[in-house]
Amino acid sequence: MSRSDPTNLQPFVDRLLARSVLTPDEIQAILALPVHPVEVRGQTDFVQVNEKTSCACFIASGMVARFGETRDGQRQITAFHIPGDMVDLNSVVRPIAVGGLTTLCNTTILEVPHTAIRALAVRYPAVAEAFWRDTMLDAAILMQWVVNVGKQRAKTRLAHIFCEMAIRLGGDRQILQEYDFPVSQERLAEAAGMTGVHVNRSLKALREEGLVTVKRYSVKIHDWQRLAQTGEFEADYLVADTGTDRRARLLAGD
Amino acid sequence: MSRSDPTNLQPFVDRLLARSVLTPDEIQAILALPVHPVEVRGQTDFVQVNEKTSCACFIASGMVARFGETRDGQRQITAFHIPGDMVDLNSVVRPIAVGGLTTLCNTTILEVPHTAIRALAVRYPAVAEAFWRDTMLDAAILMQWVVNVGKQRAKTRLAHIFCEMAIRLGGDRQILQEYDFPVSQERLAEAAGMTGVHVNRSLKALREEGLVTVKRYSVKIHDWQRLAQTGEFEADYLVADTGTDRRARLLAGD
DNA sequence: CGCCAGCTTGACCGAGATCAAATGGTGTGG
DNA sequence: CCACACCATTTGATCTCGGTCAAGCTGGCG
Repeated sequence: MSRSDPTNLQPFVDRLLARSVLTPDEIQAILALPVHPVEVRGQTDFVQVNEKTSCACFIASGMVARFGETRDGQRQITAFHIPGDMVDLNSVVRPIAVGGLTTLCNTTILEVPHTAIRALAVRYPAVAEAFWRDTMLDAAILMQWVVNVGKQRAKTRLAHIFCEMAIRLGGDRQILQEYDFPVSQERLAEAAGMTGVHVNRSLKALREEGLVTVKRYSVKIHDWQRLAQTGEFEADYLVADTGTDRRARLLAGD
Repeated sequence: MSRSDPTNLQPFVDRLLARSVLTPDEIQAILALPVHPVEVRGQTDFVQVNEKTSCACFIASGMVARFGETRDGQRQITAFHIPGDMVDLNSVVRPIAVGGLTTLCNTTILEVPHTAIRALAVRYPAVAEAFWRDTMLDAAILMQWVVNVGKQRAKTRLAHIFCEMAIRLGGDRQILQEYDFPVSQERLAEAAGMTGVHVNRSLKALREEGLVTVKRYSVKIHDWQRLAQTGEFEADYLVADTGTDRRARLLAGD
């Protein structure tokens, strides 16, 4: 069936439907978007900073990080992207990439040409609206990321990231107590705005406090309550408008 | 004339036209949006964190900061908004405010109801597109902010902020060597993710190096080259697509 | 078996935080 | 026009979290 076809955009539609209302016509049109599957090995930069892109990247499987760079080449990861995410959807209206993209593990990407997405957005304003809303959730996550990196201490920053991923990987609904997370400590450091060494020490502390165990390829949460407490994690910004009654559609006719 | 009327949205149109192509009809429709002028005194929170909003806020004059909060009430400023900005345009598709809004000085705001903006976006897809593009520029600035706060040291963070504001206040075109900036050192600290005391010392260093002089209500840049160097400031993310030839319109008919 | 990347640990350092006090500017009331 | 209050700025002294440097350790893989 279509849902298990790895080159199918059904998961993207599911993602959109969690927050927007779309008609069967519109859904069909999205599923009919031309896609070009690409396999990318782990640790590969596939979009450079300031590169002009010509397609959006849907993540069918694997995991991707968006990052910025300082002059001396240090990286700051600004977002993790998981299967179901349409990365660079923003590039449809603003083709200059904000930051680069790199794979955290072997990843299957479905490239979708801007031209096709644009044609779709023109024909179906409600789809354009759903796209806009989707990019706004990314922006909300990003704002929280600034607060996390700017004002929290090491353990809090890390705990926050593990909480955020537990929610997002759980489909915004269930909280995954255990999940795959192919991120090295060095990468975690780039995300949290600290050094690898200190990530290591902080993870050790979190482990010894019985909150969470992090290995190279997995996260196991032992005490969600206290982890969320430590990470000052409020899920509101991620889930506040995902309820069915809260889904929105500006256009008349529902 | 309309341009000098403080309750007119012409500056908003100008802002949009710098990046998007709009027809005279569409421009007229934007200018016809109902606005409700509000005077807000400085240092006033006028949107709370997680508040559900029902209108967007155009800044006619003054200055506004968006912020997030930690549990103990510390604030992290995630964006400065200047005259001409339509703050919370994102709230049209996602009414839960991402962070609160506070005034940095006496500010004149024109409230525009979501309902009116929605009606406009439905009727004119190209306007919706321009709105989306505008919010994406905010997101790009935000991403840069994460890099700045996460990976740079004190002087660099501050220098970056002064460079960014010099460009933005200069209308993305000229670089203002001197501008009003009604931001206390304490607020600057909240933006840069550091303490007021250290902001003070860092400003002193920047001043003694002959880069920039910052007072309570103004910034005076003495050496743009070296300030940009110190701030690791690349204006690309702000101006890359403002050139006339780069303005975009997805819809056919240009 | 031996290599190499990533993880772990230790010792030391330093940027920036914290605490505390003095200074300076500005608006208000006498 | 001065006195005072209030705030932001400035400066000093001290502390600490996290950075830096360096050395093992571990485990997957050719």
